[in-house]
Amino acid sequence: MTDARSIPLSSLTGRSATMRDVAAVAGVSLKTVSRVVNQEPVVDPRTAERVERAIEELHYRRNGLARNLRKGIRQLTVGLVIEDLSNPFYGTLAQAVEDVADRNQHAVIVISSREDSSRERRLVSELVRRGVDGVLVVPASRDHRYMEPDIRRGVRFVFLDRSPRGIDVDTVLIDNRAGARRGVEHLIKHGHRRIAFVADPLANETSEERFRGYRDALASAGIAVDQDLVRTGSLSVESAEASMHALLELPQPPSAVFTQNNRNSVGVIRAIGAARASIALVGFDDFDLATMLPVPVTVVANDPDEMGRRGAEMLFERLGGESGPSRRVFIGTRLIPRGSGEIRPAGVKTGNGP
Amino acid sequence: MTDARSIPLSSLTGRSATMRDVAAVAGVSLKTVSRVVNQEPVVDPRTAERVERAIEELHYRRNGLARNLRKGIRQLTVGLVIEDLSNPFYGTLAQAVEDVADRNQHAVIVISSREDSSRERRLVSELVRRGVDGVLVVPASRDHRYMEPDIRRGVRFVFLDRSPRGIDVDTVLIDNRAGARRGVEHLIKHGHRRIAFVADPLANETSEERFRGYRDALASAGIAVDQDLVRTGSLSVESAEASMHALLELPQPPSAVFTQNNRNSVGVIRAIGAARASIALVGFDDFDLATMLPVPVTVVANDPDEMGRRGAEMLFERLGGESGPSRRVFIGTRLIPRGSGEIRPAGVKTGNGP
DNA sequence: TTGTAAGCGTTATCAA
DNA sequence: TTGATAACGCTTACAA
Repeated sequence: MTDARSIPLSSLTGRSATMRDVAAVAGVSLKTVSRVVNQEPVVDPRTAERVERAIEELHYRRNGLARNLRKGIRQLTVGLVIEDLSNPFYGTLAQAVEDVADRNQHAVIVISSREDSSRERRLVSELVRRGVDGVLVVPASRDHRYMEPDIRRGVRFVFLDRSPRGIDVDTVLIDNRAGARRGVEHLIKHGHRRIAFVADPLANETSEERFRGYRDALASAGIAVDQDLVRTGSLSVESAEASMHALLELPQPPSAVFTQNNRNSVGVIRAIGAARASIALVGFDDFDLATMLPVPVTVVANDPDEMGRRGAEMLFERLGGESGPSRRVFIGTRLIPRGSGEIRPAGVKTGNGP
Repeated sequence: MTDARSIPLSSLTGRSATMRDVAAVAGVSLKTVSRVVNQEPVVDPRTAERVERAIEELHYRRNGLARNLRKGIRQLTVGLVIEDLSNPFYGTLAQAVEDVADRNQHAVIVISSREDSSRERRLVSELVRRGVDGVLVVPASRDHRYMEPDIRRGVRFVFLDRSPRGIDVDTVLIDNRAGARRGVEHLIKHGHRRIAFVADPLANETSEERFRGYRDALASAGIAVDQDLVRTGSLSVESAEASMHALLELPQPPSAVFTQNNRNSVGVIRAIGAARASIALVGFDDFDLATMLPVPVTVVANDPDEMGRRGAEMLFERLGGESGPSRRVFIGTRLIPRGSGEIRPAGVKTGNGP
């Protein structure tokens, strides 16, 4: 028997209409509705017409879940958790992930953590609840053991840009420490000894590693770290700008700055420009317009595209059955001298150090 | 009866394990497996232990589809089709969409069309097959009737940045024509009469509208369009740069340029910089570093964030049951004078215009 | 051309 | 503490 008689129109308020409801209203069987919705050509046009009207009347929408469930379709979806899509670094990374996913017939759910670790936890478990096959994460949190149960349930994780802690999964990293060291050494080579460091809070692994590189470079040149010159805590262009302004107002301002990412670079450039100061600058991360500023910006460039691509490839290898031990891939950096990093200290005493 | 005896381990190769399979291996009922997976605290630890082992052994993964179906949850997913995530304009737009979606408990599947209309068609139907509740589209194609069947099936569409053709759906538009007109008028006001137009191919509605605005401004100033000064067809920074180089080598080069988007602006700036020319520039679309170039760039700024936000809000209103006639929302533009648009024509006759 | 019945993999109900 | 059984909304056999 059909439910034709048992579902009065009025009962539909609240929940959304199903094929059953449509069938009841149109006075046909559920299967006929299915045929119409799927454009199977066997249906009598007049029957189809009645069904169409009922669909309209009830605002019927097909439930894709039920459909795919019956069809035995796997989700073919991966998650990507990043900080903020409006940052071109992550935009480029996301685009690369999407390219690889598309080639593997997968869709990408992109989710932004806003650098909030509790939000990250919530979002990751959301993704898993949705049944994604794998997740690419640029982690905001510092302890990732919460992913353990999901991993045991078969969800694959790949970490990007920052290392996993407490779990053992594939990771793509930038050699942040070496890159930063190289950038700062470049400044030292050009005669600087008072070199400031403008960065995100060190709570962040990337920032930390780049700070280590900064210290490495200073240490091997016999320069002591001057805490006045270290400004960490810039989470926006504006705060980086403020940090730089503060540096310029020091009794003994720096002659050079190393910035920890493109956001910080932009802020610092603004401040230097506004103060019409001549300060050398090397920034981590390349950015589109670095070449056409008054003084083109010397950068330590990394490759978000390559990072996304390699990460996604590793994920799909895992989803394809690869089961070896977890891997760590390093994406190289390169120093691109463009002018700002080659400015020499303002006509002062060269050879200040020991 | 349970299927305990009827499913030998070996039969599991191929399809992925279900709760039934786990139950069979652990020698418990399906419901008990469900309890363990969902961490319901009532299960005997030893039973749970056995189940956990079976889960591990079979690489069991919960099927999110079935779960949500049973729970009466819809997909809670929307699609976003854009051109290219690595373009900050779309990155910002996507971030805004994600914010609104998140507030509405929805996830966003982001997909890039690469400005390819057949790819767009394929991707949209992919999204619909996946059962997304709605789709936000920045269309690459010029005829959207192919979405009609999906609309009838209840999938909601919202168009962004470009108008739908052949279907009637909610749309968020930038007033491209008025914005471009205003930008070009700004140049005319500063004494220019030879104003070039550097743009994407006009096959694109945005480009077309901005070209109309360009012509509007010239027409109302009594200036004829000089085809030599119209360069459409730049799909990359490099090609825009080449276009500008070509313009500079004309017997009578332009004294000003209006660029149709940020990509074109960047290319044109590079060419002007390389040639050390003094050419006025107003660009459509703001970009991060526009303020800190040698000559800060005057732009007609639109607001991708606002566009994504309004579009997503409209989509969720529809998903929430709103069923009025389709709406067209316009996002305003504003002219931001920064320097490059206020350069006057090189030492020539001022007061050239009517 | 139309309809009946079974089943996709889960969770909810209720009984044991 | 555990389990049998019925949903969830749809598609697929197979009849009628």
